[in-house]
Amino acid sequence: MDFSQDLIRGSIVPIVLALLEERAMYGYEIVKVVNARTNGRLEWKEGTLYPALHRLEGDGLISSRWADAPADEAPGRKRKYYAVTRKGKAERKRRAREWEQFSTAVSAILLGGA
Amino acid sequence: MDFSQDLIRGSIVPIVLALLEERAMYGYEIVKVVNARTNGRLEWKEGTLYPALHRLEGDGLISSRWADAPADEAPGRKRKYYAVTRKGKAERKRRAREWEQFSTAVSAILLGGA
DNA sequence: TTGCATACCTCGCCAGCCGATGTATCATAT
DNA sequence: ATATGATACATCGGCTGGCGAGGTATGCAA
Repeated sequence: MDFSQDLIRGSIVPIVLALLEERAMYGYEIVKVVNARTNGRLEWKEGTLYPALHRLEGDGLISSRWADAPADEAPGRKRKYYAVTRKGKAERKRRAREWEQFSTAVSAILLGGA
Repeated sequence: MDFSQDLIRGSIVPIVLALLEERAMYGYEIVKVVNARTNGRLEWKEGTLYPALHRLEGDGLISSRWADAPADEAPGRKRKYYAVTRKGKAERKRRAREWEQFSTAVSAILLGGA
């Protein structure tokens, strides 16, 4: 849906943390889930997500674990599953609050509010 | 309130267009108005706004006009007033819609939605 | 065996925020 | 007189980070 990429920035981290707090996921899956959950309004690219995941892991907000894909899904494939750390959970809360504040402030101006 | 700068990005253009469609304003004023209107939740910097204004003017979305400040406000001062062009008004509508779509999509994930 | 989906990854380009810094004017306080 | 601070404009360089393009490897279907 072609949002200006600048809008995309800033939303990546909070979204990844929120999804991973629901359940552990692997990178490729995250891309698909985000695109599906937003009905294609957000179109994440792998070139965006993977570096972001590595940054988050480097910051200790998420952790990774290699595992085999379930036999009934994709037998023989290796996947790198990410989960949120304790530190990441705190950050996620902070970011969600931040988003709420921010989107409220912007909407107030944009959607005709004093 | 210290939003990650990435969040700030992308909101600058639509906000400037929205404010200038209300009435013509000068740069310094825009900074103050945004900060006031959002109760300090957004803290715009001049180093951010002025280049943005120049970009917008370069893109033909806004136009500028030097004028003296009213005598009862700041006598003897020059101000550069900006107004939205016709092209800018169209872009503003597009951006407002974009923001609505985007914030809906992000909120759906962040604030516990399927 | 060609193609496509899955699944991971890196690299370089470039857009743009912001701290720092600079200019000039005017009002106020010392 | 002089310093301070608000007003009002501006630029510059550092750094961050999205994304297009490209790469590797596997499994499955046509």
